[in-house]
Amino acid sequence: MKNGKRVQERLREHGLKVTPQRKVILEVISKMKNHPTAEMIMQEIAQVEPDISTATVYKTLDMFAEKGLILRIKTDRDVMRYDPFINRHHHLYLDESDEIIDYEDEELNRLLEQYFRKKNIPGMVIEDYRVEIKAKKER
Amino acid sequence: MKNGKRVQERLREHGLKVTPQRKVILEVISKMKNHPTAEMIMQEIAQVEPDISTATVYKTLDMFAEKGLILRIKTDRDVMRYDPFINRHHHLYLDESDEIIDYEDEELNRLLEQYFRKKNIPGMVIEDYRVEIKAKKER
DNA sequence: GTGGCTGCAAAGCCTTTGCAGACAT
DNA sequence: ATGTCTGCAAAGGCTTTGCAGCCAC
Repeated sequence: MKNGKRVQERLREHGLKVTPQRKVILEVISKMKNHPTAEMIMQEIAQVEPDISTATVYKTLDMFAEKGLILRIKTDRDVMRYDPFINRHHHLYLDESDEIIDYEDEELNRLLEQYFRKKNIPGMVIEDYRVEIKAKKER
Repeated sequence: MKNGKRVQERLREHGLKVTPQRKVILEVISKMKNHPTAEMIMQEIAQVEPDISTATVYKTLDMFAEKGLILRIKTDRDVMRYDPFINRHHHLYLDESDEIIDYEDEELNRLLEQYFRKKNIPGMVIEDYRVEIKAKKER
């Protein structure tokens, strides 16, 4: 029950009521890679607990994103995607395959952190930033 | 007819047939700021040439984006947005107001250019990159 | 001439909504 | 006890599609 517990705590820490549905949803997406769509998430859920409704999944994902448990990912074509990995990281968008790959690099993070610390954008408070990298596979 | 001519050339340069609809659409979006939605674009178009159909606008915007005349902008909530400004620049996303503001800074561009020139991502060819900055207005 | 473009209307699809009943705290 | 969450089904809204006729080249 290690996971179950962790999930429960994470919900509570983020000020969310703990319900069976939320536990399942958070547990499932936490294991998913590749920035799943709502549909992919629902498929996974169906294998654990088939009776969670579409509406609930959508509402819950929204709620999670709002509370910072997951990230909504920007796409320019696709349906919505979600990202259970909330550390600072960047995204490689592969147009050919619709993949979105996490890109982590300490050097890049440092570079940007330094840049944004000393740079001020007048009238703005910067809350977060992320590099979106358009790339294709080498062949 | 200065604009008309420029628009025509831009279409041709990008390998597109020149049609009256495309001329109007490109001319209109080239003047728009604030990363308009398809709807906003259609409203503007309606004032110049009311008989262009929705389908044509969507198809044309897609085509333009594919050929690199404009950018499709990633959003995580919103409808699709388009950006007629295709130089290297970054985006400030203001969640509170749904605004997306262009952010240009030579220093940031240099920093990233340097970084990506020396950094290799195995198996990947980097085609483009852009920083998405989440911010809010200072008050 | 002909391949590509346009317009119309309809379809498609993902996501949201409204509401009544159930549940967590 | 009560404010919140869930599930259902239906609606909503943006975008795409199919197709016939038209146009740019």
